[in-house]
Amino acid sequence: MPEGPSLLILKENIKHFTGKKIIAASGYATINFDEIQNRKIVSIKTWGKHLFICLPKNNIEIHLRMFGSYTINKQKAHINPKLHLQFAKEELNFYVADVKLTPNISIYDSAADIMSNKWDTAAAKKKLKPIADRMICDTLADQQIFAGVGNIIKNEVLWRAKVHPETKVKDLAATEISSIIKHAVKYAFEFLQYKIAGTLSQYWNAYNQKKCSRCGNSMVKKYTGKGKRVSYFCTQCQVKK
DNA sequence: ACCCATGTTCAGCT
DNA sequence: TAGCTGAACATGGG
Repeated sequence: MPEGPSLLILKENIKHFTGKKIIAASGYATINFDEIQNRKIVSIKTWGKHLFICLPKNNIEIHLRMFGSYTINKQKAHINPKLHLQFAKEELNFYVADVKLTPNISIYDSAADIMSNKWDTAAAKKKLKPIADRMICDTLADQQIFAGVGNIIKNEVLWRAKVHPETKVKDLAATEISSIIKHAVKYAFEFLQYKIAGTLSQYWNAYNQKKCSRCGNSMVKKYTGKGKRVSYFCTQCQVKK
């Protein structure tokens, strides 16, 4: 169940495992468990929708994809963990997640992570230049440019910026691109707060909505862009150029 | 009961 | 060869 904000919550929830030793590791992940057993966790990091449990010599990289979940100090019934980490007094389980060992995570550029304090707006604009023929719905979901943006954030951001999802980047005014980027970062942190409060869906203006909360017009649901992901938009507020 | 989805990769085809 | 489609992963909520 992950977009960038949910990964920050995950990191927060498991940060107390930092400094603790993995005394046993198992699960149906296709990794060499010997490489992580008896290692101490050095730090917990995130990049976009990726989680890194950093060990002295390598990192456990976890991606929850669409259906992934985790449990702390308990186990789910009727489903085996992809990765089970046993500590002296605690345990951590990941289900239906991609799990791999990544020796060097410096390939992940924190300037591209919308929730990182290293986020770089100018760098994102630069990356958009050569792909100006692509639709904004695709580029906003591009993890190399906006790591952490998922389909909910995409829809909410375009609604806030009053931009039609199928607009090509080259047809957007510079002010619109700035607005989209500003809203992406801003909404991601709002998403985080709503998610923590358990009120996320109450504050959706576009995603899963029938009516535009700005003008009352019907929202359109359409599979858009190369990615063919669902977009919800108001044809009155978000006019295609 | 069935459909759909906060995601991504990859095989296989044109 | 580039680009597209569908499959795969496999869960859970409406």
